[in-house]
Amino acid sequence: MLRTKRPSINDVARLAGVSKKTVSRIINNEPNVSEKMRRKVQSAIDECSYTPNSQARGLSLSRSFLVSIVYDNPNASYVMEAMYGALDYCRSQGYELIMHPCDFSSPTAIDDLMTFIGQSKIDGVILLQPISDSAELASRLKEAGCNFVRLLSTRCEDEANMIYHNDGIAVNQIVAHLAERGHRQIAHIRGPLNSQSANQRHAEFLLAMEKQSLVVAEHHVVLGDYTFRSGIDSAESLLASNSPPSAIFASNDEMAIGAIVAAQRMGIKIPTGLAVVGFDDSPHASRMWPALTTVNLRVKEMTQLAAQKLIAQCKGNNSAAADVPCEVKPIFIQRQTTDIPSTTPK
Amino acid sequence: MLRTKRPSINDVARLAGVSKKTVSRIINNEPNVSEKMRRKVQSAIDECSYTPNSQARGLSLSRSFLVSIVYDNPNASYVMEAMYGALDYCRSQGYELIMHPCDFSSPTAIDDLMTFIGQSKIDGVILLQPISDSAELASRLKEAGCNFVRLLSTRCEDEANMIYHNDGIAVNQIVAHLAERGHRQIAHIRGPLNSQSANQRHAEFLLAMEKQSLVVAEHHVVLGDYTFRSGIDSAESLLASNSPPSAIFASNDEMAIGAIVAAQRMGIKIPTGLAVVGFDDSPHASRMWPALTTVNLRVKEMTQLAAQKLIAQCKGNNSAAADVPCEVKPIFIQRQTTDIPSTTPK
DNA sequence: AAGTATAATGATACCGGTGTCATATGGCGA
DNA sequence: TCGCCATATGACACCGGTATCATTATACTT
Repeated sequence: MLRTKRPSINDVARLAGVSKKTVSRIINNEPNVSEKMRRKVQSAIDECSYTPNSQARGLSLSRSFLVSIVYDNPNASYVMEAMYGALDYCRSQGYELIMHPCDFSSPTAIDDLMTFIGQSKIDGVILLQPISDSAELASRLKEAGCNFVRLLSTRCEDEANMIYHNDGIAVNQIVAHLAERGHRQIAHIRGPLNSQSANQRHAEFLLAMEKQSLVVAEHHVVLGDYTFRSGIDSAESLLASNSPPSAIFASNDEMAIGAIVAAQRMGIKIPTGLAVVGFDDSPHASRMWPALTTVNLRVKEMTQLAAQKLIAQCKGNNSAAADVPCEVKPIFIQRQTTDIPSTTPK
Repeated sequence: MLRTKRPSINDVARLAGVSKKTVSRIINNEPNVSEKMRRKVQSAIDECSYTPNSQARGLSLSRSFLVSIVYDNPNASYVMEAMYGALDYCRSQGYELIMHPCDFSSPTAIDDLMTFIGQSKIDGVILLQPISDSAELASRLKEAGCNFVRLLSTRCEDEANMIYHNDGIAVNQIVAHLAERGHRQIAHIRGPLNSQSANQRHAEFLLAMEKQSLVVAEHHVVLGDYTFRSGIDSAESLLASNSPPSAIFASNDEMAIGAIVAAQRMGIKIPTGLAVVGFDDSPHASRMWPALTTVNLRVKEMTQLAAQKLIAQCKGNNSAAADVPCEVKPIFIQRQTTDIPSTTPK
């Protein structure tokens, strides 16, 4: 949109004294171009500092070089991290990224999305959790021939269309860490029943407890909904019981922080009176006191890989898409809510 | 990118039995079209559910219907809120939004940005704080003929190119609020010296204190750098002095939260031993205990207006751009760090 | 009713790329 | 040296819109 017109392929062709098709060949690295010609055209390109117009190219190829991240997630830091990962790779490939928040609880959500995809000229979409869990959405996209990649919390067979974080490893570390510190009564605030990640973490929690030969009291698993408020409520009910836990593993940081606030208001000291572990490594986690022990999901790495898969798909290279790794291993991050503070927070 | 080809303007023209130019007239609401014709073409459009291809339109008009938010700010919730505001308006006008984070501390930052703007086909940019403060960037953009809108913390003369939040009002409310509660020794943790917003808030703080006939002890103004860490350090030095303040006003929430953590680690109770006020209303603010009294800058409203100004500029309507309001009044939000808690946090 | 101004529509070129196919050039074997 | 084939280059149409200008239809004068 700059005032001075950018040079077009025609200007380059005129400058080099060749046809525009030849210039096109060179900028696209097509075969069957002589070395002499390549040098001549390249110097003309350099001389007028030409860059191809991606709208024109897109019009011709019926592509847009635009991909989108589609999500319904209130967690700003998660979304931003996802954005940065995708942006990294997209920019390196000449693609631009468009963020598309949506309200997936709306009954017309999927139709609206399909309309968005159809009308804008998006080349593909990356689906963030939790909407990436929707099998219906995935099948609608597939049916419409839309390129997409899902971020999942559990493996699925479709390697070209998904990236997943292996929560099992992290949950095991959490439980082992707590058991090591002598905790026997470990409670779990789980996420909503319709959330795959919540179900996954819950199941892994039970397995990990068993592995440590620890018993999970029935009233020590409570249902939250991933909100701060539900963390408060859940912790209040856990701590008010006559056999309160000595440690709480919450399925995300929001609820963990709620649990800590609830405990603090009840006069319980963290971590001596209660240990708490979250999941997500949100920015709060390191900024509170005591700082929250949690798990970093490496969202940025995931969306980098997702973008790589997606753009491979866009280029029609499905086997390359499937070859991009699909698993990302989360990192357990130990801070003060599970241990006596030794250092000042970051 | 859907598998089935979308109808083009030619399809509509054929269907309606008219020329494509006539269809173009109707979709752009041009004058001098008969009502009969309008109905005929409209029904053809509806029949095949045609939507114009914005790449083709863009190619023809040398526009892209893409605007960008350019920023260098680590605060995820601020950036997301800014994004949502701009997105709201952009979508309603058929524009898409591209986020462009950058490293403004790099010596080539401005050149890189100009390259980005020149090569991608962005129609205009919204500059977020703090890079929006850069006069050099603004003049480079103006010089290049690039449409832009700046988010500022103080008014500037160029009404078509800026939106600002009136921090003075908010700072006054903060000081009045603290004075009302009996605080005389009010300290200020200010932001970095090169930040306009920090300077602005500092100046307003001094004025507001004067208005309340309160004296600001020299050692009660300390320099932070808007980070959590600097909030801790600043509060530690304030609280260790032999005339510590009874209240601290920090120039942003990050530092306020740092101050609270420092106080809590020193065994000082909030708000009875120390009142703290932040600035930004970050998501942390309502999720901590006690919850932080702060100021909401209404970033979303600001970027909505910014997008409106920007798109008016893109359409060549500069007077309309100047007519969009430029001032947004922040909202003071009272929570528990300045007062005895009466309600549970949200 | 003819003449003219004005409104409504259409034909064609163009935006800046890419695909297809024709043509020019060069190397090699017979 | 000629003919053949492979490689290198170019001419032209096309993608889906808009701008310009010509043309046709309608309305208004007198």
